[in-house]
Amino acid sequence: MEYNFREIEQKWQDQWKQQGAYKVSNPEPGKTAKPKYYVLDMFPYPSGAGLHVGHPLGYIASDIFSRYKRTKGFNVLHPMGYDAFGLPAEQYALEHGVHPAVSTANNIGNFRKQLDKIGFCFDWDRQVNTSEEGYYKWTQWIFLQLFKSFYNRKTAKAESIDVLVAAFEKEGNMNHICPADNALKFTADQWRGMSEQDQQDILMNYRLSFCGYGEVNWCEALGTVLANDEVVNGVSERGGFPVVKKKLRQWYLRITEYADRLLSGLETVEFSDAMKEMQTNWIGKSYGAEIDFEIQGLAGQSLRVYTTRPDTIFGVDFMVIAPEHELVDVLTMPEQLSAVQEYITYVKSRSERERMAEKRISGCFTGAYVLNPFNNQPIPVWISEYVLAGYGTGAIMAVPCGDERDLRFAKHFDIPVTNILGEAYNGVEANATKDAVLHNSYFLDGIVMRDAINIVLEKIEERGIGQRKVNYRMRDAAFSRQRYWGEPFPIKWINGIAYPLEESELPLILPKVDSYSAGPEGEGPLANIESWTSQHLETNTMPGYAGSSWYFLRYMDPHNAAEFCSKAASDYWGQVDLYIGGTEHAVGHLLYSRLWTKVLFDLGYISHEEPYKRLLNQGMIQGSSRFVYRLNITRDGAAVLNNEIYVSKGLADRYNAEELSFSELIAEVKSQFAALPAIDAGDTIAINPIHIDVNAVDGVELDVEAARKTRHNYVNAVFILENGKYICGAEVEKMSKSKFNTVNPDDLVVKFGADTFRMYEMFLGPVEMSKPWDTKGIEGVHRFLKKLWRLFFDELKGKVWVEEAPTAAELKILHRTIRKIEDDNERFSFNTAVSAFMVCVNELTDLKCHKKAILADLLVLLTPYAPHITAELWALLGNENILEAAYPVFDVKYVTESAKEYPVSINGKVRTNINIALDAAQADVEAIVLGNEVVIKWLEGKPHKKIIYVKGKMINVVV
RNA sequence: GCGCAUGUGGCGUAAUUGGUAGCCGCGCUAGACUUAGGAUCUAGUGGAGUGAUCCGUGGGGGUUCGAGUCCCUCCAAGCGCACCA
Repeated sequence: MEYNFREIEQKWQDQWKQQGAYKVSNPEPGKTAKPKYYVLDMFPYPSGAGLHVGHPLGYIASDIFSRYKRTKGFNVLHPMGYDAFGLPAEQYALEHGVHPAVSTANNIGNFRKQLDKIGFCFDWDRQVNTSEEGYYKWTQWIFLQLFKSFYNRKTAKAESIDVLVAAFEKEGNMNHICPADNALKFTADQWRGMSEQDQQDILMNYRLSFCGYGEVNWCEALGTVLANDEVVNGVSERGGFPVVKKKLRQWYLRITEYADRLLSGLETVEFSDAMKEMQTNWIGKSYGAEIDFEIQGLAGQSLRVYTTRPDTIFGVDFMVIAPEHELVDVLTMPEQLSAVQEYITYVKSRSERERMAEKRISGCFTGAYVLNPFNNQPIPVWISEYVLAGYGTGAIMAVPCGDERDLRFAKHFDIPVTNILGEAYNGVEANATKDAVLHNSYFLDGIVMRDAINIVLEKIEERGIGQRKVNYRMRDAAFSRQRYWGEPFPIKWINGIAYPLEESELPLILPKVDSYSAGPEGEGPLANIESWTSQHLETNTMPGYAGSSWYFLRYMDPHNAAEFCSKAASDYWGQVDLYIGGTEHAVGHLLYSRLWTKVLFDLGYISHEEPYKRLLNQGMIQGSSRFVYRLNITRDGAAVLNNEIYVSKGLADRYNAEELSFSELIAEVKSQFAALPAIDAGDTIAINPIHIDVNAVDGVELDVEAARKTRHNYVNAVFILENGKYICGAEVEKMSKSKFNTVNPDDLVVKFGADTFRMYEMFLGPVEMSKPWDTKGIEGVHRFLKKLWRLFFDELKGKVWVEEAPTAAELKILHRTIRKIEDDNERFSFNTAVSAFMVCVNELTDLKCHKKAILADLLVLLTPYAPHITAELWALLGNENILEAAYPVFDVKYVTESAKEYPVSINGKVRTNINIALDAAQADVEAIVLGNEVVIKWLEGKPHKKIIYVKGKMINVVV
């Protein structure tokens, strides 16, 4: 009997499907026999391109871990679903007229087929699809909870908007500063006297999901707005289209109110430092102060700036305001009017993208001066685009000796620089230190900057010319899209007031449309539907991240028609214990889903406020591209050759490095391709690298016949070899179809089987690490599985496994492996675990060990990695269901050495007359000096180190 | 520019976290069984040297009895952020 993986894998996949073997149930109330464990993958967007070998990496890791936890006696939730709303499906619909629901369903079908072949243990009964009514009903419902809530800064949590209304009626808004407008103040009487419209407008400024006008990232090509994290370098993340700022009516999530809790929550979760860093940077909390500078000649009027360095107040040489600053008109003096107007026109002409791409120093003097509040020195006020209107107060105090940008600006416009840093400033580079001693700073002279910060802050507050202020870089998240393929907002507009739909009216079903083109005035396709607009329904839809912000909760209770997830279910499953996915969602999805979880927690719907306890970031699998070198010979601009000629890499390199002359190259080509047309010395030759399908290349050696099948042009092409081989060039790039470097998992599964594929993906290296795909080593893993098979069956002899009792040596191999695999699994070191399996099987093979007692335990260790072959062998040993098998317990006595005596050498040489000084840590070792030798005696049953110290010198123990 | 992580044989990687560097696999070399093998098995495989030995973890320096691991510095390629005052 040989290892027929195709038959075996098909058989077990069918059987498990039929049995519903991976079905996970929520425990009956009061019955919680098993502890729970929740392993989650970031669910995929079902794109039309299908899976490549990079996608399943994280899924395989999570699958192994889930199966492992199951053998450890946990009730494991390991679901999968689809993030099915989104732009690409709609773009496809625009181009091909296929309804997004149809193309999405097709893509999901493909994904599912591919995933099934790899043998995952997902409980498909719990599958979610964010574009299904039964799912998005609850996305809409949660949106309404946000809409009906505000963030109570007094209690630091979300509360019902009714609480706010009650407070307004009793005492106005004195206890609830308006997050959208600090200056808004009203009394209870004023509130009661307002029209409904005015009251609703005010409430909108408090709601956690709210509608307002604001500068948004408008992408004309996509016809919609984008969230900040969907814009990269001034162009859209999807498609790379230009993005401009535009004022539009938009829905937002008031995520800024949660900035602090999103920050502090990071301390309670196990994310990588890099991930925490990215989120922290995105939130961008900074501590500083707002300071008012009186405008010279305009008593009572002042310019307010934001600074994190009030200690540098005497180093302020000029002020800079953003071109959009509201005081531009007030500050512009008549003699500067035309210059300022010209500058503002210039700034407006520059797109966001230009501003990002070339950061040139530009600006204009307003003619106005403000007064330094501490010494009344006049300070000139400038306008420049390097100050952003949207951050702080849109105005800064510039301290050129301490800030590089300020210094560049000062130098460019010849503004004199005051040095408050003494020797710490060299006149060439700004120094942003906080540790220098202040100079030229009046009452601060001689004080270290770090300490001066507080002194200045206190003076400022004492004199009432400013106050401490915390700022965040993060903005409220744009939450509407002018597109079709998303969740409709459950909102009706009547007389300019947004009314939420009743829960009984949900789901608000996305209607069918005839065309996906944009509606009037920047509105989405829904604005073209008469039956929709006549009901005054909101025409925007929700962005892609809406459905993915809470899907981990739906998995817990996927079929609940009455709630998004029952409290009993979310209390049982709790946090996601292990979340696996890529880093690309660091600031988008991860931040939004943390926000939604916190709101649901505040409102009492769930009992935990951080969704993910532990996050594991899988590395990206890059493509390893291969190139062939095309010979282009032209005469007077026209191609000389009818055939396409490709030369091997060595020839191309040598020619390009001028080690090979024109005529030598032609001679080489001619020797292999006699039909080469005559070449003139005056012809020009170019050798161009061209991507070739990696699947036609073995390492770097091209399989010429396989290559001919990959592209039409290659059928009659001529390949010029070196040493009888065609060698390709290689380069690591992103995996993509256009670079012909994608490797399809289906092909590998057909050739080697799912078990081999799974183990090989893990064997490649640590899951967290990015690496280029290389299929070369897969045979080694496949050989391992065949070797394992031969421990049970021999091609000639048939069954070779026996019932005999194992020897101590065999038990030692087994128990060491049990411990090693457990350690490796627990720390997600799946690559070293695969190595350990290979060592184990090699050793058992060497010992000719075919004993059932050993082999059965080994199968249980291995089943998370290679579920099919282990199930088959387990059944052949006469055992019941391997999915129910428990992880074996290792016996310490086989793992560690038992009491034994070892001769000892010091640094490789045997020493005499040694005084032994044992560390406390090595107290499980006993050492005896015997003449020329030191004998080390290990006490039984404890793990040990092989090293002890003798009078400060190391002893190497030779075992 | 700032931040984060990384650098080990021909290649992917490992090293029990400061203790004999190179486990496991690929590739390569030699051999066995074969009509044949891209099947399987055996032996070898960091470099130099017949050898004992010596040299080796991107470069340089430091801490330590001892450094791939810790510290400083430089170099290289990678990811993230990018006028946030």
